[in-house]
Amino acid sequence: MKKAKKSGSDGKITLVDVARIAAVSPITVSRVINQPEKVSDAVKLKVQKAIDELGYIPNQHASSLASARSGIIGVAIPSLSNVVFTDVLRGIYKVMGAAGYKVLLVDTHYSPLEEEKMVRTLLSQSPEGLIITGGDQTPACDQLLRKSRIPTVQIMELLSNPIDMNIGFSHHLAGADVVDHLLGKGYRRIGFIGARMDPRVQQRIRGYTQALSERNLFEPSLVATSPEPSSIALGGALFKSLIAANEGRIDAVFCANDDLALGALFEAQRMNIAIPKQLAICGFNDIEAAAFVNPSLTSVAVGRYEMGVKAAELIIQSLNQQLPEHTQIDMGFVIKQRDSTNR
Amino acid sequence: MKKAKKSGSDGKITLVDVARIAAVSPITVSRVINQPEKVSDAVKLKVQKAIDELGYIPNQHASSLASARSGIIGVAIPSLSNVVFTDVLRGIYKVMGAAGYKVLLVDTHYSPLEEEKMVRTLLSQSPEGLIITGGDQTPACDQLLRKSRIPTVQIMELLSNPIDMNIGFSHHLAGADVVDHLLGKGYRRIGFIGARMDPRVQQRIRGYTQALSERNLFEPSLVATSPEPSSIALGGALFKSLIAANEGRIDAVFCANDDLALGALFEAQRMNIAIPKQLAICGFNDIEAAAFVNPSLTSVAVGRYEMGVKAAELIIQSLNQQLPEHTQIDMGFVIKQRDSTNR
DNA sequence: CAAGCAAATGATAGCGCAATCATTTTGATC
DNA sequence: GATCAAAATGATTGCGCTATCATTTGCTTG
Repeated sequence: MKKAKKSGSDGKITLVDVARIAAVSPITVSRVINQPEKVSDAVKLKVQKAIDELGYIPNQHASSLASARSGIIGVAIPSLSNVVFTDVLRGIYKVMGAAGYKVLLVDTHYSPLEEEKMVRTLLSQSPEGLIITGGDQTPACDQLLRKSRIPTVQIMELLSNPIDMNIGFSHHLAGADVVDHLLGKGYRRIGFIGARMDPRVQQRIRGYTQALSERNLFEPSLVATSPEPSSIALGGALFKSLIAANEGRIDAVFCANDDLALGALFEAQRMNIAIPKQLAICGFNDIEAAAFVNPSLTSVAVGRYEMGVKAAELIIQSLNQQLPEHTQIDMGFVIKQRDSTNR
Repeated sequence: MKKAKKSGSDGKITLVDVARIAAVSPITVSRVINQPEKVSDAVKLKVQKAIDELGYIPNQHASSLASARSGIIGVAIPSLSNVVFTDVLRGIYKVMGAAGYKVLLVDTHYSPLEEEKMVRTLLSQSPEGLIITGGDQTPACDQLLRKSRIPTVQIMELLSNPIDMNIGFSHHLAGADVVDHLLGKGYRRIGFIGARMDPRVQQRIRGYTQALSERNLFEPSLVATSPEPSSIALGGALFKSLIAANEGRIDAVFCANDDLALGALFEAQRMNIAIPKQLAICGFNDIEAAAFVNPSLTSVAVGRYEMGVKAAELIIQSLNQQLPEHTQIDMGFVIKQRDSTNR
């Protein structure tokens, strides 16, 4: 790669080129970009003109290397096709964008092994902060993160031994509360539909199981799950098999998320099962459609966007040393009672 | 920042540290990581042991700077909360992840100005490829991209003067085809509901308008739009005002997307308007719910995931010089005829 | 077993920028 | 206008890695 000593040949325009055109030193150009308040207006103008003229774009890799500041926040979520995570992401982007950080987003496909690989990728970018989903890391990944000393927020659920910061809510409690709600409405034989069975769904199902067991209302046949990803179609299928397995002796279905719940609801309509008279359906996540479908769908609402916002703010506060270590925040949840469980 | 000459003091472990422990030269460690086939098995093992022992994580910024290869693909989409874009994104992640590229994702909020800012951010990361949405760039942004000589794919729509590569479909044609479909089913007074009014929605509405005008069936009162983001709620509201403005003399509604269509459908149910007998509703994008809602919703299906896959593949092929310049791909679309337009 | 070549390994230099410290210029003050 | 502090600007160096080219080692072959 022999080339003319002072650039110009292969098109790459560097800070040195700008400096030469503006007749200042390179470090002054650097200041115009990064600390403009330290440069006189006259020089700033001159340099800016040169930058525009040359179409100079700073090389972030060189900057990161020299300054040990990357401006990157790594985010790991299990799925891009789940509105739950994209809502959180919106909150993260909102705050991080405004604060001038770039977001490097990776998709772990609900796999801790994949997650470990992705975390290595993120760490190699020298991120200034990390936001990762849940607490289901491989031991190696956990070690990696703890050793990294990078501000890290684990989101979506409450953890007993978080790596650093943690924000979420209790899925176990939510599961139990849904059962309480349904029991309060007079339903007794409450089924459960779940898919993908990630750690958070498993906590919900444990909350559900515990609440029913305490009243001697639990039976294994009340639960229908699938390892496949959630979808409306799968919700319909699981609903049908749940009804079949219980020979109709079921009067409520708690669905692990709203996609499944909509599938169950639409399937019930086709099966001419009256909702909520014959059967109640309760979802989880409170996606927009829940409030508008007929009958409207009871669901568990969580401030996902707010969780993303808060997670991002935690990172930024941590970077400014404005936080006690190991901050943990419970976002709570609210059961939005609608027609589908109101007999 | 004075410190011990050879690291060790502040925790950052570099390739030199690994080299020292493994008793090889730094460049050999680099090879073990990047070109393992060029290193003997014995040395590879020794080095790998040192890497594991030290918990070494390569510094990607240094690597990018030295090699002029970042491994980053920049992606700009207008919104994170729209399943249309997250579907495309899934396809992009699928291919790029498998090929070892990282995706730097930015959100332009449907604003060309924001987009220009974001493109500058992306360019400063020396991306090896770019995927951006549509052709509505600011002149400055357009220049920036053309001058960059970075493989770029503009997605979602077909453009007459693409920056580099282009993959999408004709929204104009789709709009006109929906009108043809509705006319074919015997509907005559066809309304339009649109929101956000981005360039693609505007093309759909032009296709709709043109198709109706050619038959002298167009009237301005048939169109209800809003600059707000699409939502089920907004779909319901626009539907109501469209019905009111036309005093019921409307027999079909073409909705710019499925969120609006679902809102219209649910609202029609509440207003006791029989779908499709009294009124047809057609959506756009064919989201999963369209097939399952009752009555099922006619919608325009596009291979979004496939578009993302293809866009990513175009970038990779372009990087391998396996492509003619300015490749353009029409993904086409299919009107999924369902009950909501079948009187 | 020496010649010849490929495979494996290493020495050197520099990617583009900012931290650090040094120097110059400006402005305030009496 | 001399003195001093503060503001503005610059020279040097190195961040951690890889491209390039040089050297060494191992291996084939007559």
